[in-house]
Amino acid sequence: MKSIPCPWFSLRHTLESGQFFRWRRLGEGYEVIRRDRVFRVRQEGDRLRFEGADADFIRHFFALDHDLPAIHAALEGDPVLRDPLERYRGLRILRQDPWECVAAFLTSMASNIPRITRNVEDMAAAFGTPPAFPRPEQMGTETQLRALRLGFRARYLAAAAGLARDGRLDRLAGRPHEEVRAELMEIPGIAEKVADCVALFACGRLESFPVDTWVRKTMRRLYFRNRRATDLRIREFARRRFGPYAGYAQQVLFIAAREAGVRGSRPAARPA
DNA sequence: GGCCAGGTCCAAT
DNA sequence: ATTGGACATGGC
Repeated sequence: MKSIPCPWFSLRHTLESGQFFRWRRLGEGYEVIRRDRVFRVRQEGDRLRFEGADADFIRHFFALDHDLPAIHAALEGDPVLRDPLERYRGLRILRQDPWECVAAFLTSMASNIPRITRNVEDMAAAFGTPPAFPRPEQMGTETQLRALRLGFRARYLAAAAGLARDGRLDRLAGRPHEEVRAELMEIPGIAEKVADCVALFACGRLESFPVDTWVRKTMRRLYFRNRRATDLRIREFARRRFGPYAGYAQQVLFIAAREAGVRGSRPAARPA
């Protein structure tokens, strides 16, 4: 079992923040799958212990090169962000595989994290070479995907796989956010929200600020005095206010809103 | 049981 | 430019 230092890192917050779906708790740590790599990893203080991958891969995937102190410094001046930043300290935006990210977030539409996770696992089990997620050319047909209960997402997944076969998604990393968005939005089923997720989670666009239902609600409450605000206004506001690391602000707002919302919407446990 | 969920598309304002 | 309904399925 190899090990590397990991200052300013929380494996749990990073994996469990809803940006990525191919992990499961295993013993004291996690088993993680990215493309055809299956590895186990656990955190012990400021060290990461892992097997099944090499140190360069781990540093790259977990974005240990992101300058977290600078990102916190840039964001924690905002009184709204201070608490969630502290609560989820060490959460990093992963470097996901673009195709797997596209597929996961196409699956995410009008869904929820437990179901997305199930759907992604089902696709990985059904096509290609399990447990790796199927590459675009291995993806199932619309009919096969419907049989996996993907519903209306099946058509989009199948079409996206067809378009992704030429490797276009692999040429997105490092390009300007607007170009990345525009190219992704040519794929049927991808509009602004999914494009922004892929830009953020797989193309290195840390300024991307995906506006989903949780972020919309929490942004309206925290910054728009509960007024109506279009997603475009919310994104423009976020870009101005949060700057080049708006994506980090988005992820802590998302996970904070979701954890509060999920707790709050369930009846309190009745004492025995 | 009906409403709504990490949305998108299309048609009708 | 903005708004409403359809789209599948599942959880509450």
